[in-house]
Amino acid sequence: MAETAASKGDAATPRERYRSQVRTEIKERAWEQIATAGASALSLNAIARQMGMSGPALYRYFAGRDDLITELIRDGYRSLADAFRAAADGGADLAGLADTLRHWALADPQRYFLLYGTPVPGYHAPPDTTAITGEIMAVILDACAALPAAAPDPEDGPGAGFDADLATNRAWAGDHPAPPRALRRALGFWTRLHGALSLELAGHFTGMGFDPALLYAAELDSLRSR
Amino acid sequence: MAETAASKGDAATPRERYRSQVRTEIKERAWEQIATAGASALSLNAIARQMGMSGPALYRYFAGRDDLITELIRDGYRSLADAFRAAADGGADLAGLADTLRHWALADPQRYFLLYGTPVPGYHAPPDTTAITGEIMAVILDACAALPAAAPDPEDGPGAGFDADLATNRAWAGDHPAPPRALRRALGFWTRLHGALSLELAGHFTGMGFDPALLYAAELDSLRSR
DNA sequence: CTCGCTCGTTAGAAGTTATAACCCCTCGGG
DNA sequence: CCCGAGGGGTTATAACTTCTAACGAGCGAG
Repeated sequence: MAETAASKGDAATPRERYRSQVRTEIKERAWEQIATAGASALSLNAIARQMGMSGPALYRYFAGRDDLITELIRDGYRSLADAFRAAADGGADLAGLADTLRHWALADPQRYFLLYGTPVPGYHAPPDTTAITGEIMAVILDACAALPAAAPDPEDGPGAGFDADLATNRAWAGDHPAPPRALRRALGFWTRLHGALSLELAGHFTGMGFDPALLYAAELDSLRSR
Repeated sequence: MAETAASKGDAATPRERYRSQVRTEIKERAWEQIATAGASALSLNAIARQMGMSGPALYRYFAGRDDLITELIRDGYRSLADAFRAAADGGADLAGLADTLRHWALADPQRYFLLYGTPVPGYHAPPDTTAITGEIMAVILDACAALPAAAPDPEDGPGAGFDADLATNRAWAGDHPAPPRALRRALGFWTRLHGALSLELAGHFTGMGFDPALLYAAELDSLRSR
């Protein structure tokens, strides 16, 4: 029964080649639909119609709507991880990573929200996506460790307490040798930029007048000192 | 034809009393459904079934699904604004506001995401919700203005550039007399806490080990200095 | 007391996801 | 070269959804 194979990259048999080709076309249509109408409006029927085939044919390629979305989420993380890695390989520092993140998000806001937006209560990410997020976090941690050390903050402030927590709970950083302070900066990179970016993408700043890019830059700069 | 009235609070005629009573019960069921299955799974039919009446009867009370959701969003903002105002009236400072925000969000994560989560591409908030968000922002601005002034940051840094932008584009703050630095802190309060909170609520921290409350506290503390 | 309006009903159209059954044709092993 | 197994696509169907239309019954205002 031929190896289950499946790596879409190289296809041994012509059947598998055709199969993976159709799969990627389905996903392309899905991305178009998500970009214009959001993930909640993604319709398998509409995709099939666009591809000139009718309804249930798609179930040969994806187990269902959820399965397709899961695949799209995986591809989304993969895309972001690749962008980060390419930037890092190009010599980007933390500011460069912030830039690539913003451009990556602005290029397709709904893709960003598919990864970091409202969660579906029932949904649980498949274990292999956490591997990709770990890859992303590793790049951020590298950039944070390369930054000059920040001024120490008060001995008994909330920052110190959080550092102590991070000193013991650092499994999420893999075996990265960054000090707790760098771990905290990496988390700050994530949460602060996500805060500014997601509110901008969601349109909560429209009509307020100020430049979201400046706010983003200021938030990024805030990581330098703390 | 009796005044259009409608203020659900006091009902003149028994008909209007009954009507607003049914409306609020519909919204209660809707909130339950949203809390358990998310806003995208909200079903008018299911609500009608739960209330013992069949399908299209709900269209007497709401123009459609979107209209109901819009109403829920309005109520959500109203709820948050009331919580903030109550905290401020109780003498809460910026840290107190952060606490009420976190508890309000943790009490019903899907309600938080309904307001600040993934936006629906077509949807535009009705103008009266911006009035409520302005009310919320006013409370935050008051707390920010009451805080001791932070240390000045570098003359030509991103912070200074953003302050200059805020000095001219401050219409969103209404006629609040806060200096640009306080405006920036208010935006930081919003974006940084939203960043930490939304990622926590979305479950992106689960399995990472550290305590999200400590991260939240550290982010709040970061506003003191910058 | 009566007429009108509101409320709730059922029926139906146009969507959706998803399963089942069927058919054709390609592809690969003999 | 041939032929059968299975992959790919089809239609039919079920069970949903939102939402419109037409109809009946009862409450309440005048």
